[in-house]
Amino acid sequence: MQERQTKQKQVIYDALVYLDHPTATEVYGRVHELNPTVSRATVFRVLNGFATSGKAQELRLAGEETRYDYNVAPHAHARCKACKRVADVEVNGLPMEGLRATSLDGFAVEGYIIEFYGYCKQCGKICS
Amino acid sequence: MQERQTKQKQVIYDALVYLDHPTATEVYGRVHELNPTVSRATVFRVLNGFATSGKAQELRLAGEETRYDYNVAPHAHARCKACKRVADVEVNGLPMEGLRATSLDGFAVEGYIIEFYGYCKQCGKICS
DNA sequence: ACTATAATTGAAATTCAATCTCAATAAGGA
DNA sequence: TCCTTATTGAGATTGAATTTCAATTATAGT
Repeated sequence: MQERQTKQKQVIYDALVYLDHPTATEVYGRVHELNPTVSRATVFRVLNGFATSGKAQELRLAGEETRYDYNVAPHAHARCKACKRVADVEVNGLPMEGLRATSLDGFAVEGYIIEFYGYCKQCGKICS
Repeated sequence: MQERQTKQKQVIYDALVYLDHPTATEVYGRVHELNPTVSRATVFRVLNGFATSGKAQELRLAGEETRYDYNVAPHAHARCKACKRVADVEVNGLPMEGLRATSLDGFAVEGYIIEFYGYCKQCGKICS
């Protein structure tokens, strides 16, 4: 038998879409609010499954807990070092081809990650 | 008083340079071999300090334990999904400026990370 | 060299994300 | 409805990373 549709998966996916680049714990928080019987292990398992099957993207960004993004289209992220929030970054003309050409020597590239870090509008004002 | 030079820091830095993009645990392994009194906590603390002060670069790449790179010059990394090894990638003409221009809207960019993932020469042969 | 100060360390405890175990549950094909 | 087996819940477990705190030790000042 193949993958099954479950109420848990639906609730977790909804939470993933509702929240903004949430961590598994944040997803658990919301899911548990709406459906207290769903366990932490299930949230981790299901999010992992989404990442594997391509229904979501796993963001293991520097200095932070793993976050998940329901948007699986190729795009970059910007991470605020202060508030830890992650924002999508549209990148016109991703430099894939140019980069691929340079000294990857036998390495079979499957994908790549571009992550900006710095301070977002709000936090930049506060810090300076 | 300011930062102090210690034997531990020297040994840890040497190990970092000697090893290839090691994890803190790998650094601890080598350090402990040469100097059994150095504790695990110190290795984590010192590597963290290096990252903060700019003497090393922290690589928290997807799906793996944090690795450290003594090379702090801007460069990309390629991570093999099979053997987990990390290789430096020289990128000619990093597309920083082009990317910076696109919809970062108020975000103060401090730096960015480019990570390729896929299979290295050796593992590619084995997997296929 | 000697002393005072405080940065640093070692050892062990602790935190916490993430995974694992396993019996109970329930999806969905027959 | 019945069966098979994917999935789940609860709690235990793992393991990287951090914290605590007393002991140590680098270094500036004398």
